[in-house]
Amino acid sequence: MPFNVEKIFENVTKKSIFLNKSVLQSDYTPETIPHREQQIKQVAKILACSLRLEKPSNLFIYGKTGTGKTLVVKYVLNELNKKAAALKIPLKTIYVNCKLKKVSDTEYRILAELISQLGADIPATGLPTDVVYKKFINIIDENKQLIIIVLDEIDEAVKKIGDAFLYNFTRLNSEMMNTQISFIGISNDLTFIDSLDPRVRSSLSEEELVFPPYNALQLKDILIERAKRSFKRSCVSSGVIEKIAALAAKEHGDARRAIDLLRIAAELAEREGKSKLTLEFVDKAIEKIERDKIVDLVETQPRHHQLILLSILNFFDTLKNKEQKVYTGDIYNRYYDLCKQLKLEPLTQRRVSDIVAELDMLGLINAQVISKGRYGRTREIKMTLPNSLILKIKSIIEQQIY
DNA sequence: CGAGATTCATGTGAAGTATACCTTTAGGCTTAA
DNA sequence: AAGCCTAAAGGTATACTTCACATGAATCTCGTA
Repeated sequence: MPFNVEKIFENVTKKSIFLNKSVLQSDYTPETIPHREQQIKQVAKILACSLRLEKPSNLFIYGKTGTGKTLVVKYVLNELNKKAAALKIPLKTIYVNCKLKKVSDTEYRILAELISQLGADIPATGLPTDVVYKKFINIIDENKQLIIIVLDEIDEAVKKIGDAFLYNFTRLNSEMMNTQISFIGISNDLTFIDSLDPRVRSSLSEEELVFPPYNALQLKDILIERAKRSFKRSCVSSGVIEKIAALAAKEHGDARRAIDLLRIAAELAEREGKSKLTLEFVDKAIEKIERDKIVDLVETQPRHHQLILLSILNFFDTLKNKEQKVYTGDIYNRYYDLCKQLKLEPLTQRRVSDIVAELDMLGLINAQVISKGRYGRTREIKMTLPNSLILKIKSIIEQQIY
């Protein structure tokens, strides 16, 4: 096979279909947010009174992932900050993502994060929680001002440490002379608010806003907007965007994943040196995402699950014809030998039977209970994965074992 | 020839066990006053 | 002195084993035509 590294690099520099790839990356903040005008308006209306130095209502926002919650909030706060700066209004906004590890562990850490965003510093550990509260109040209560605190993915934090800290937060206002605080909570979990303490619930969600998933038409507009910025002119075949939008809308309505799909399809096209993103690459991208999912699944399986899967795969390898069926007993023998070979203690048949059922649930194999009459009852195992994937999975497992 | 009994190989359920993981409690230690 | 941190104790979920029984069609058995 002719192999020319120089050529690969040439392809990258010359033929790139990307104008600016970062537009399709998940941390990109677009300038416009299509089909969220309604939500932007509502959030803006609720927060607008802060420009008259009045405390806005606390706001609670729900919606599934990829519906633009974080984006809308950040956008509105950004505009608000600009306006406030122009009008010389003492307004501060703080954004905290509760899902990040360093923040979400304890109430203490959330407070510490808030304080550090305000520019002050506190020790990483050692202080009593109420002292931290006092310090927090001291910092912000020095001057007359308004503070808006955004707690993103708040459900994650509550899952870990309970809702007591939210109660403390909502009562902060009564302890301060000058400053007033508003909260904006963002949650992916639609049932989250019901699990809260009623007192917290009523004070935190004075206003509520629900972000619905995008439909196919809206996703199309979003994708077109991004595509304009990220690809060179006429690098995308007609129908590509429509196809992705339709698929994403059907499955989840998640804009982030739709954009991921677009990016992966484009990357595949580029890697093949094509100057145009055609429909076939969308299919390939879907396949790739599916493959990656399966590879990930296999990688994270416990050792014995992997060994059993490997035994099954080995069987299908020796029996060239794919339609062949294999029975639990054969698998168990192979698995048993494999364990002996690796000096591992094999699991019992009982457990293996359950694990085979689990692998079936995960869609890695197709196993059905059948009766072979005089020759007993067993699971009939069939393979559904393509050959290339089988080989890949085998090498992954073998790597992990040795 | 056919109804019913038998049989095989493993499925399935219940209950018990070991282990890791999490929560709770008690006591010592750090920090602020 | 407050109250946080650490360590031990206790509790719980998970992954597995053991024991016991269920399953269900191919096959066998045996009575009958």
